Amino acid sequence: MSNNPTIAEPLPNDIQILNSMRQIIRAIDVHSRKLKAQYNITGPQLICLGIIQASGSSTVTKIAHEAHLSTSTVVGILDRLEHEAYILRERDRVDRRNWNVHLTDQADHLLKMVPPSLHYGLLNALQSLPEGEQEVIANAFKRVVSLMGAENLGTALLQKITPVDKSKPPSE
Amino acid sequence: MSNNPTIAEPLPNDIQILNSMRQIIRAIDVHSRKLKAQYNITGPQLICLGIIQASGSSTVTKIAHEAHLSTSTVVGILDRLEHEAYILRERDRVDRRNWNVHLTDQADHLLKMVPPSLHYGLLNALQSLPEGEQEVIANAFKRVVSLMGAENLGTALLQKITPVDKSKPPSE
DNA sequence: TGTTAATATGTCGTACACGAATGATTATTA
DNA sequence: TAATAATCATTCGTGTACGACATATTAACA
Repeated sequence: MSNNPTIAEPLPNDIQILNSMRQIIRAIDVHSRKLKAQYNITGPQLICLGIIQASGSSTVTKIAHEAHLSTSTVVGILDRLEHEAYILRERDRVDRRNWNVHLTDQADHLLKMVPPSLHYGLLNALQSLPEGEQEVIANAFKRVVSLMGAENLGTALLQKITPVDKSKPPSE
Repeated sequence: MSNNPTIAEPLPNDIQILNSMRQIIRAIDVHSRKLKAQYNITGPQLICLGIIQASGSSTVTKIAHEAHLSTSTVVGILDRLEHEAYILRERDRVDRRNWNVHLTDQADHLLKMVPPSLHYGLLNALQSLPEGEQEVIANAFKRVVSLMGAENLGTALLQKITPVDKSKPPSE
């Protein structure tokens, strides 16, 4: 072990990035626990609620894609949301394999109380940065995502626009 | 609230960054599971082994600080490592509250078989980037860590000296 | 028609990851 | 010395997060 009491050369960039990642992951977790203590809802639960709200109604698979989670993970999250009466599951009449997930009034009320900017305090901080800097950061993250091959990891359906999709008429 | 239904305009930078984060978190998890399948060891376990190796011997609290994890998390990881005979726990004779954790020969052997660059395939990719680009990415991540307040989240022992700026915007 | 494949959801076991509470040990202080 | 505080590791309960597998349903096909 190189003990150097005089100077400590900075760690290599790649190690620093890995280090930052672990800190970010931890910060997200800590924030989620604060949300849980304050609103009795966690970060992932809030993300899922937001996705359902944006779509009006969604299914397990779609939510998993948008949230970058596996379906089994989403099932657990939805179970808890259902238990807290934030969502309703209704079987699709056309394709009975699908379960359409809706928000309850209670969930709508909650989402008004917990503004999106609260999901992560980070959003506020980011928005206060000059546009150029935001872009630099966003590009850096996207490059890392690309370098990790995280794009091909199961979900590229995120684009919210989805101009046309005639192959499968949405139920609503 | 500006609704612009004309073009599929890219998502705001902050949302994109959050999105990237979720993808990165997932990629790290997926990679850990591949390691588990191939070497019967997970990413967090490898991180802890590396920390112990770098120090020759460490304690639960120290490992938790360096790995940006809570002590209770590290205890669980060490339990599994001990069960696999990768570490030994020995009570400190001077301060019997501490448990010194050592690597076994088996762990040394493992760490040779699993080179550090395999921890995350990311490392290889990063190292192939030009130095300047690495730095841009590292700085972007560090800024986000700072914006999230993740530095003050339980472990500031890691940074050695790093004569960076002391101008820390007082957010509290 | 029936058989097989594909899809959607759910169950199960494993491994993090955390805070709160507990017990053991050491340090501090009255 | 005795009471108290601080520290360290551990246990416990909750909530992700995953893949493998099981079940139900639909689609594709012979």
